[in-house]
Amino acid sequence: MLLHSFVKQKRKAADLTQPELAEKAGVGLRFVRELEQGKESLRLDKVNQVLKLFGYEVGATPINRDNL
Amino acid sequence: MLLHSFVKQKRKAADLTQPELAEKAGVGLRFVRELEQGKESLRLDKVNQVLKLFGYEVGATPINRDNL
DNA sequence: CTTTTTTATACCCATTCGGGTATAAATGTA
DNA sequence: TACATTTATACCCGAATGGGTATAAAAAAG
Repeated sequence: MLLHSFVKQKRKAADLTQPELAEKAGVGLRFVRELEQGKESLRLDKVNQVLKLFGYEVGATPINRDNL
Repeated sequence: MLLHSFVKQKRKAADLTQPELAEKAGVGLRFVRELEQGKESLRLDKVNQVLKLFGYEVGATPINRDNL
């Protein structure tokens, strides 16, 4: 599961809008947008702030993971 | 496994020095240092450049992962 | 179709990353 | 101890993130 798809999916599952997620995570709205759009050059700590809301964090995962 | 520990472990397992890893990954030496020291505010794309060398990439992992 | 809600793009700008280099500290070895 | 290798810290600076806001586009609801 790609990171940006993961976030978008979790956000929808929690029935949150992007502004709501941004506020809960303590990041800017623009950041949430760029994250869900798959921007690569984001800061790790900001990504973690978002993932933490869903009980996740950034980690190393094997590359050829099958998309599920 | 924390990200910075993971990188350091993989690098040692590959018998590489920090300068060697930096060159292979196409990032600066300072970046490798800060990564292995657990600096939080690093850029995702740079981290991926390093992880890719070991067949890994950044992804979302459950938080309470037991350290192995 | 109209209205509302949600998402996406553009601008300005302070903050900070990341590279390079130099230097110091630490680790390992003879 | 002395020497070599590896790792860590400090400085300067260009480049890019991220926040905020405003606006436009898209999607959903009526």
